[in-house]
Amino acid sequence: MISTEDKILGAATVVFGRRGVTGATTREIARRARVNEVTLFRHFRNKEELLRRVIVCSGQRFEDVFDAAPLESAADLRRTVAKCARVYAQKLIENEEFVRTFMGELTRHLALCRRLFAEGGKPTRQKFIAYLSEAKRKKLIRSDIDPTMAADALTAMILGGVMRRPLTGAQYGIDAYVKTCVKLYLKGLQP
Amino acid sequence: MISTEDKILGAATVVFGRRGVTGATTREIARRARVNEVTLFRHFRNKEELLRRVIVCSGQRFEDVFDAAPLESAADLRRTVAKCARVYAQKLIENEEFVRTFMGELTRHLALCRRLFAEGGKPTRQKFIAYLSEAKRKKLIRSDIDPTMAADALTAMILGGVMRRPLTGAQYGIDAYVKTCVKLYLKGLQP
DNA sequence: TATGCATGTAAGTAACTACTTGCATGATTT
DNA sequence: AAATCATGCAAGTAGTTACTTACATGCATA
Repeated sequence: MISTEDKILGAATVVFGRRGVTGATTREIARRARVNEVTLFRHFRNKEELLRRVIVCSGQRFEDVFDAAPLESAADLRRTVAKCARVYAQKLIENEEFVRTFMGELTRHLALCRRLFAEGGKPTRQKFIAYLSEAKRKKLIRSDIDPTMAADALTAMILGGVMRRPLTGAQYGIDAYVKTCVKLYLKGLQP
Repeated sequence: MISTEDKILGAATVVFGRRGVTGATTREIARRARVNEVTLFRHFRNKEELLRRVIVCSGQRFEDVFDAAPLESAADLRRTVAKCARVYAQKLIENEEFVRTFMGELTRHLALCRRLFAEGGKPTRQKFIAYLSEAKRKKLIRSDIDPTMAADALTAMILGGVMRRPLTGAQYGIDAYVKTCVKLYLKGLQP
């Protein structure tokens, strides 16, 4: 049985994502959770605390984008980058409304969003940076590229692509786009 | 002398960007424009029409990111891509609050944002795609890459980088990031 | 001088919002 | 059987918001 608190958190995640933080009303969240609005306030002191909890919980959904992977050959690198890109794109799309809204509200809730990032994205990013650093030491990628920026470039390419997708029209699928990005990226990294 | 309408539009652009669409109040917009709130409603039927006008006007700020440029050699291509990336990054940063908010609200005002994009970003994108297509014909870039996706990959890399910047902390400057992206990208495009 | 015309001021309205209070109810535990 | 607990329901409060109405003011033009 799913707890009342979790029902509210789930509904709040959807409504915050769909309406934005100021646009989301406690009434709609409660209705979507099939719970009385008063019950919502019994579990969460106020809207801001609800938002905080939603953000903290959401960070967890971005763990495990990057698996520890072997790095003995260029083929290992290719496999790892391709998989990382695919998984990241998939997680972004699964949480598209939420991600979009919180990228939009980033500067208005900077501390909270930093916390979300520290929870989920940051460890993944560090792992990926370390992986690229090792690849650089092993001369599997070119020496004149900073691994931190290189790691960010890949994820930015996917994040930016997903976020701008509704504008460009559905000229191509996201899978094809990710594949193209990976192709470009891997070639770009070559020594 | 700057017209009242333009004063209101300018203030609205800032306030919408800073507070989000639902968070922005007509009172704050009017105060920032140093105009009475009633005057605001004399010029714009309601908040929604004001938003519409703001979006339409803002599209123009993203024209001319891409200059028609020569394409005779790989060096031409390098110069053009580098310049395009720099100019785009600069425009994004100049309008960062606005861009962030409207990427966040994209799906909530899809028709309007499409119009903004059609006004400014789309022609630029088409020119860049055409440029890459020509480069492909001239065998200056690899043949197994779709120019549309390739064009989008570059801008996504920059857009994503700028938007996520507040999270990663200021580990590196945006100039260095753009340079790295261009380096990766150009190498990735090579035949 | 007289007539518009754009703006400011004061006041108000109706709807909505986050949040509260008091009480009833049904299930679970003691 | 008694007590505790989580929840629902009805009603209300205080603040905010978009938007309106009515009137006064100053400035340019006819």
